[in-house]
Amino acid sequence: MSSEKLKNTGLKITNARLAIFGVFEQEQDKHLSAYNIQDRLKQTNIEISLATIYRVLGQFEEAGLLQRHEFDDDKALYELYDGEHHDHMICNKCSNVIDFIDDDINNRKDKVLEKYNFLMSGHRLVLYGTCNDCR
Amino acid sequence: MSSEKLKNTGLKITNARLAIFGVFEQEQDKHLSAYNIQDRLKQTNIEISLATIYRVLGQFEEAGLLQRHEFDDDKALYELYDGEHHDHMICNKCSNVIDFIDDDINNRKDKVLEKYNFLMSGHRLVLYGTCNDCR
DNA sequence: TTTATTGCAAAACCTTTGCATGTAT
DNA sequence: ATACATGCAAAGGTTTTGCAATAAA
Repeated sequence: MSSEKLKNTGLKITNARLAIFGVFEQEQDKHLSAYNIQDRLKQTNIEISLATIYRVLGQFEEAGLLQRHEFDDDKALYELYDGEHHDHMICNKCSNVIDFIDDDINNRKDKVLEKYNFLMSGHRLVLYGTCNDCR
Repeated sequence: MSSEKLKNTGLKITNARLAIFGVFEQEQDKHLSAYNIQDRLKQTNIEISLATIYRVLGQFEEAGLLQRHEFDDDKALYELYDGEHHDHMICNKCSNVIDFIDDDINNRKDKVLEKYNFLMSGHRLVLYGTCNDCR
């Protein structure tokens, strides 16, 4: 339940927060910009200002509920954080973002890290191209 | 020589274009924002408007002279395009961007692409962490 | 001379912030 | 009652664009 997860963050349970979190739970597109979220909410006759949406997204990210991504255009997209790292494929045609898990990447990276004496804290892998539906 | 490469693009050879391309050739930091470039040019008493810099960067990218990256903050960085793909490590402390070549990544990606029937046209891998100098 | 390029100022776009009002605890 | 959330309007930063002046071919 949304309210459970929200309660654990220490943030107050407000209509805005419930509504915004709700958008992510109703699993359509999973990668959403602030504007996307406002748009979705309007369709349910819920009006929330962008200022609040941006503030709440930031709080949710800090709380570990959401993950923030910046892909190619310069707007941030958010998605639910599921606890394990996954990577992304982005379709040039339909702009869809597809998650995938890459089991092998950690081993490969280690070689690079060692060579450069780089202490890695995170990584981002994005594949660009044409998705199954658009081929 | 700069002018050779520029000539091949079909773009007119102007002072602005020579100066901007020149900045990338004098190999210090290799990853530069529009503002960085303007700043560097000022140090040589060359004044070029940001409007022009943005336009030229776009043209150079289209011509294949430069590659555009958007890492974490929301400003674009450009670097010379050398014809072969390389990936990036970004240091949290000094913000330096380090290029590296990952020989194995192609094999890894193929599995994923096959599974999702995704036709890849490009990819981006960024490792975040602490670089050798900052450890 | 023709066409492309430049600078300026204004605008577009995404995101953040100050402040006064409203709401959860 | 207190502390936190919200909306509005304004402002921030990066990038784009219309237009008149300028320079390359």
